Amino acid sequence: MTRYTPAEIEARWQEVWSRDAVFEAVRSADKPKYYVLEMFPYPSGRIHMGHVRNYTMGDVIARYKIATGHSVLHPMGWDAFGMPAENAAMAIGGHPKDWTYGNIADMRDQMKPLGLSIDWSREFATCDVDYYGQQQSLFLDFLEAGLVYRKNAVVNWDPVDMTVLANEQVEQGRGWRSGALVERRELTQWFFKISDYSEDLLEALDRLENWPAKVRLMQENWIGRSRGLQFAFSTIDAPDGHDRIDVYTTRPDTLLGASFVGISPDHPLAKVLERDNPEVAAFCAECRQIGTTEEAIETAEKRGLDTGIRVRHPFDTAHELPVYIANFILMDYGTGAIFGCPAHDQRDFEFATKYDLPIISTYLPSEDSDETLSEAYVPAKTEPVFYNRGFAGEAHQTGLEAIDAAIEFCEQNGIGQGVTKYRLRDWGLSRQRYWGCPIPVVHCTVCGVVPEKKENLPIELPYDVSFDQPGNPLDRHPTWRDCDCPSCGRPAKRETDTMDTFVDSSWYFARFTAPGADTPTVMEDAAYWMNVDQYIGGVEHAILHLLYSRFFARAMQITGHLPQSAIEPFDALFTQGMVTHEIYQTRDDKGRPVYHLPEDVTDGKLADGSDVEIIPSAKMSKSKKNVVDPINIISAYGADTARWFVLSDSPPERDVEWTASGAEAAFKHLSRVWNLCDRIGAMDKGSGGQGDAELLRAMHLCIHDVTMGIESFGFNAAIAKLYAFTATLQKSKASHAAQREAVMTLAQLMSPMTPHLAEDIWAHQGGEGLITTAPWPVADAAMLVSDTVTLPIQVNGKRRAEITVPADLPKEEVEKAALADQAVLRTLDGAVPKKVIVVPGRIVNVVV
RNA sequence: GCGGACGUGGUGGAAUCGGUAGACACAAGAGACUUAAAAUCUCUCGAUCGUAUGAUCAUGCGGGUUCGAGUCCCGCCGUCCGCACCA
Repeated sequence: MTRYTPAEIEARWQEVWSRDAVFEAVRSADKPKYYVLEMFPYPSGRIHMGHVRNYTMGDVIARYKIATGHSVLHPMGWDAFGMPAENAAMAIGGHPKDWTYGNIADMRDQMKPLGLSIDWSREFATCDVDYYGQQQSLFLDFLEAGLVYRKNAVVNWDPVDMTVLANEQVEQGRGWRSGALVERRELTQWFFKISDYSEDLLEALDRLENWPAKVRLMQENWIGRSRGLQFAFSTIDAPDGHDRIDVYTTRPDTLLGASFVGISPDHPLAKVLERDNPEVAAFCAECRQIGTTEEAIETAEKRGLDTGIRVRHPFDTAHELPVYIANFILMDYGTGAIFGCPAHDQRDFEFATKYDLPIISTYLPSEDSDETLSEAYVPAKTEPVFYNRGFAGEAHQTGLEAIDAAIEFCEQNGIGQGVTKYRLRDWGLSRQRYWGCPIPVVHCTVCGVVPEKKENLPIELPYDVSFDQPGNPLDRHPTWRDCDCPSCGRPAKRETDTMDTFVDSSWYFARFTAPGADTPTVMEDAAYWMNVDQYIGGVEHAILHLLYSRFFARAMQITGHLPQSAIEPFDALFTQGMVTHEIYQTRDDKGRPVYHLPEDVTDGKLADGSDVEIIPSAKMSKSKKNVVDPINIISAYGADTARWFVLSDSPPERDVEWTASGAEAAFKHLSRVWNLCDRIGAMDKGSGGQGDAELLRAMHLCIHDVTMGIESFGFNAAIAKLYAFTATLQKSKASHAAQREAVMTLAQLMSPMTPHLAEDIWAHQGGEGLITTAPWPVADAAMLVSDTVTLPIQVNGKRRAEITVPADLPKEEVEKAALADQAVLRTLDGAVPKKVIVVPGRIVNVVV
């Protein structure tokens, strides 16, 4: 008897797959194609269990699709630009490029032993000159198509990373990466016109049926469509050029409840007033300063300053309202100005109470309700209310009806227009960093901003840069900026800003379809391989990456780089859960927590015998030391064990807890399967013969269940079925032929999860060719039905007995058999059944 | 505050359509083999009562629909996630 030796088996089969190029994606005329993609990693230098789980899931799908006769594209690359490389250069010296490529080499070496079905011939990194050169070409096409533009904008400035952040990259007033409080600065920046596609990006979400509802909803909220009325108040005593204030409201039905107008501290009118009124200037400065701090958001104290300016109510010009500058009004939403309706908005209510402004109801719960309010009355828009100061529609109507009526009324009377607004802003892509894709434009003192000529691409990053001072090294480079103006030929300067790294990841999936091409994509290849049939990654990319990619696919279609059919690039999306682990903690003599690696803890004790405190499982993180290095697991148990375990215990969308005992058990099981194969191989060919039919029936049932499990991302359930079938086979006394068929099928069903072991079993049993390319077994429907069925019998919904009857026994006969059962008779105790429900093949319920 | 998801044994979790709740695994316990250990194998394992056949209770709590509810509906409670001064 031999032993299961994964190290030897795995190396051997990986060598064979590589030699035979079985995972090379080839366009095929007579096979359906399948493109499976896991979100590509950032080359931090080490793979972690989260990567193992993510890529194993993709691998299961890819291998299953190969076996079911698809031409599969399953590529891998590196999201390689970005700040960690620069930070490393600043912290430990060295060069971001060397650091990044070194990490890529390390991670590739760590990843290959997993035995993933990746077409490594298509591998690229986004920091490859070839890739970012094509990205520059795309940028120029976008520019020509009017999809990119430059504007002066107030931007989010991250003072730690010394760069601009997109709104999407600011979380609670802090930079998404550095965590530093974001400041406001005015800079000239490049923007993608994503907001032009707000409606399209929103409306198309409905058709992404194979995306998680949660992700679609998050994108919907992010795009943030609202329908409202835009109109203007005419002003009294306002500075020149401000004879009106434009306002946007989603509740035009409350217009008669207006008691003030509020403008943002960044509103053009506020800026004019600021110039010659120190009081206004001080107030605005204060608002800006605290505008983004966390305390300001949490305490949310409503503050305002009366400008002295008055406006006329559009319905009654004799009715004048004061204009306040208010700290809670955002310049970048709507028009930066609102009308305050304290009766129906809690924020306005607090403001009005503080500054002693009137609170005027426009609707009440019912006709006889009291009009005095202790807080704003804000019912659901779908709830019918009584309009005591309505001006359009019925007296009793819902908010929604009243809003529609109010917009129509205002449009007919020339007061304003119904408009649809979106929360989604244009995507600012300029970054003041070195390690990114240079923006291919030139600044000429004569011609202004000029796009670089395509024949001058790629604009390559210079290698000789230093990171000894903050800011962008490209700005300080002695010669790199110098160039000739592409338009007039005079000496000019290159743009030194680089692109946001989200640009790099917004089209890599398209590049994989033709990775070596001298254009960004090749239409023929893109048309064949796109869309990604199954995309797999973390839910943390639910908004930014996926929204940007959807925009890019549209922009690439417009500029002729993708077919119309690929404007939604990801047909199906799966968001997988994390890998977690318990945290082991002790305290030092000052009471501070000290964490310990799992391998240093045995039975809740350290090597010196001291107890550790066990903190419940959480995402693996280096700082908490609750990490398990995949490399250690692979060397201890092999890749198949790691793969089997990360798939086995929890549903893929949920977190899975890594436990040493679970990994151990997975290894034991795989050893058992291997021994089983060994035993069957050594069987006397003529021996056995009991229960062949039962074994084969169980096998077909297992084929059915595992196939269903893989198709529906129920990998954990599929694995449970494989455990059960293995136990059945182990106990079987069937003939050698039946057992051989069973173990070969078992190997095939396991092959997407544990490909090396499966391949080895296949070879041992004399299977033809590779198991990887062998056709997936098909469950024989005739084998799934048994001659007899065991039916539970309920009396009044409670299970009392079981009968075994022929599967095709007519209902009446089943009923008769059920009522004749001893246990049923005992329970009935002479009572006469009122009704007997027979669900064929399922259950019998006797009602008394 | 708004929006969403989830809640099943000691633990992770199963349970196409509403049809035997707890598959499979971990942990725990018992046993076989062994001088012993490891490895391997076998058995028990939701709770209560009972020697047992079995009975009663049980899928967060309370109601409802149904012959039948973990699954559908209503109302609570709890946990997690996303968004948030959005006019």
